[in-house]
Amino acid sequence: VETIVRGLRRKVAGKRIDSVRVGLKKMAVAPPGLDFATEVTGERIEGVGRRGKYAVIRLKSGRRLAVSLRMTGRLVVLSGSGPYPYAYVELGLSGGVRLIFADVRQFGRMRLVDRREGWDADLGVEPLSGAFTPDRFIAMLSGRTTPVKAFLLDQRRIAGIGNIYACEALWEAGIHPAKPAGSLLKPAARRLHGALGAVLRRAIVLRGSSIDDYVDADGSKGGFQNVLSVYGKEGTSCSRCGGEIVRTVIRGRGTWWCRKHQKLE
DNA sequence: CTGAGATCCTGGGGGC
DNA sequence: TGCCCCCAGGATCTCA
Repeated sequence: VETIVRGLRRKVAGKRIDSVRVGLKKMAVAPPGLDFATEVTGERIEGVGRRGKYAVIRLKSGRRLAVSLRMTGRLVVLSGSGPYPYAYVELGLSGGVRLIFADVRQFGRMRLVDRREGWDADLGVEPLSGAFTPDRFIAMLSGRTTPVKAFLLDQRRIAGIGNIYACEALWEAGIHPAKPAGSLLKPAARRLHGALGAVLRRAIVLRGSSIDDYVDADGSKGGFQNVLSVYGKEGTSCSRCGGEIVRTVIRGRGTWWCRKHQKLE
């Protein structure tokens, strides 16, 4: 999302939204009683930011478009007029470009948020912000019985860690994904904190992970999928210790880890 | 409040 | 080769 937002910012900031086409109603959500297309038409885009896994398009009126891409959503800027697969929301912008919101699985959402609406109140701390200190992380883990991996994916605690990055960070820190969050000793918690920052930063440098459908605002794929250590790698041997990479399911999510150096204890 | 599980979708992969 | 089944996964909902 960070990579997408950086590309979008460059391409759509300052542009006016001349037209709106909603091809699938549920993908474009407006406040109760309001029509998405009517409200958004004529707006001007001030800038583009990110909160957790949401791309946030700031509008001149003070409202925002909070976009959740889930797994297969795309935000792409095109200059031509041809069709784009699974384009369910299209914003026609000044200068003849189109901002397209496409999603084959229809899980993504583009939500118009009112000026004063606290839409992100349920989102936790940004893992790359200064507020996410090792001590704060340790305090957050305290008393939690949930598997540490499930904790990392809980957007109400930390906002922005997805399945790939949770698996990779746990591998990096040498921590078993099923270990109860509150049972991590301080050194392990510090290692995990450091690994989360390192993995996320590295992924951003490499412009994201194109496992399935992901592309940035230019339609380019990321590069992090080429440097994965565990995600999707069951049956291979660990690049650090030679142990076997296995796949289990934690809270309904595929989870990859090294049997040898990520022990439950 | 916490945690667990179902749900939404479709393309693609595996099995036969 | 072709067909069917099942699975991936983030956020949100319900339920315990």
